[in-house]
Amino acid sequence: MRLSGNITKTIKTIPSDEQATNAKLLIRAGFIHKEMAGVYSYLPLGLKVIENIKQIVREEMNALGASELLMSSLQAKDTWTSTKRWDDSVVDIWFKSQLKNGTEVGFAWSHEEPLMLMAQKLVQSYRDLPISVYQFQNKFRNEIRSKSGVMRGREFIMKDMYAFSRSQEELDRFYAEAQKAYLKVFERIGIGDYTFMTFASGGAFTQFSHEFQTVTDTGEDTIYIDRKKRLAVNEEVFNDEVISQLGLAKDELEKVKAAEVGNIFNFGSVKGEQMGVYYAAEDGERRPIFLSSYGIGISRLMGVIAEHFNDEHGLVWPLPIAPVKVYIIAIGSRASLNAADELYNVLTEQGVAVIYDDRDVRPGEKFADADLMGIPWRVVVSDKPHKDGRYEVKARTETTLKHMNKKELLGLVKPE
RNA sequence: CGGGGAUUGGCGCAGUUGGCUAGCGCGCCGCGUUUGGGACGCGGAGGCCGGAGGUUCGAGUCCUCUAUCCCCGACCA
Repeated sequence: MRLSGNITKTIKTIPSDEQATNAKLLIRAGFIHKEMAGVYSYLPLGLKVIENIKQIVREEMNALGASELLMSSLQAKDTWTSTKRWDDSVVDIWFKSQLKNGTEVGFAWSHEEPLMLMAQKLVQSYRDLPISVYQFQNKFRNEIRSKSGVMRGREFIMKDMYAFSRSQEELDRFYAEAQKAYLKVFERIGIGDYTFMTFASGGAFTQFSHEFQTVTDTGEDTIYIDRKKRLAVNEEVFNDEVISQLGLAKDELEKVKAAEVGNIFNFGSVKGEQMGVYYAAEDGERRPIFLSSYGIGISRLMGVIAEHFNDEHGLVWPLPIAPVKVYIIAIGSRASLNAADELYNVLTEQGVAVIYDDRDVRPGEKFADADLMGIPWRVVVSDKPHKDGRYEVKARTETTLKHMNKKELLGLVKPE
């Protein structure tokens, strides 16, 4: 991407209507645009981050054998009545509207019910099972109070996966695999060290559900973490009985604030029975489908990461999800500009995502923007170091400069 | 939904006990000088002061209502 063609511009002043670090930085750097409280648009750079996160999640979900689909945002009232979740007194975050003829519709805040109804049509036999599907979808939740920038929005991007199993055992196996996949996702994204699988309330279905909580002061949850065992307990279920049940020791637990980036549920056969979704088993019997669901807050992840990885100069994206890997700055004579052009073309051809700051502005502004945007590698092409065919390379996370030739640079930044 | 704070060009802000043509910085446009950490000079454009109503000779400023935003709390299968 040539920066001269980018619609966004960085700003020096912090928007007064944002308090949260993630929103301040993401807006200053031109990654997001606020539409209203709790509703943000993703600008080109922010979208890249979102897409990068999605791609990692996608790969891990595919590895579980799940297939991607995309469900609708508008949902029918009838879909939700069988589980009694249409009522505002039961689910108080519904956005609802009406068709011209008065028929009520809801905006998707979850897809469990619609997905089950879909399964009712598509899954009839044990031969069709087990099966799992997932999507990246905008969810709408009419939060009484949205807060913390993109971390608690009224419209946000979520990955939700649903697995249909023939039995509790089969569900449990998938559930365990999904747990591993989740940990891998967070590891790959760059927050593995700060993200803990957390025991939380299972609601009406099981004793526990599992949350994936990333430690951050901006988080809304309080959890107790065991750093060695890489496990945590949500405050909502934290008591002596639970601690001993989980084989944890109270004096080894550390109380921290955290943000829930993922949450997985084991519904057993409850949903299948409620909604009448059955399959024909091998012995000819009719049995309810076992359901489990698996969420990851994609846009919230971007916020959590922005919240966690930043310094006084701006954002510091982990390499795997950075909008681009390299930020090229040209300084000096026409020859340097030509060399920068050439480098941009080479990197682009090699599949390296790169921002080329070709704007006619002073170097200081380019340095500042490279830092603010949090791009992992900064490559300066100037008259001085480039004379011998070498570029000046600096990592966002370091202060030292390295000089390397084109081959060395490609080795550094090219995707494996 | 309770409590607190806020709303003045694209962004950040100032605006005195109500007073004359509403200012400043950033950004933007033009010209020139600059060019390794957000340069400088000169000249410009851009605002019915969130909205509605009221008090007054006169309202950005006072009163009422309302909308929106932020924070704390409650809430968050």
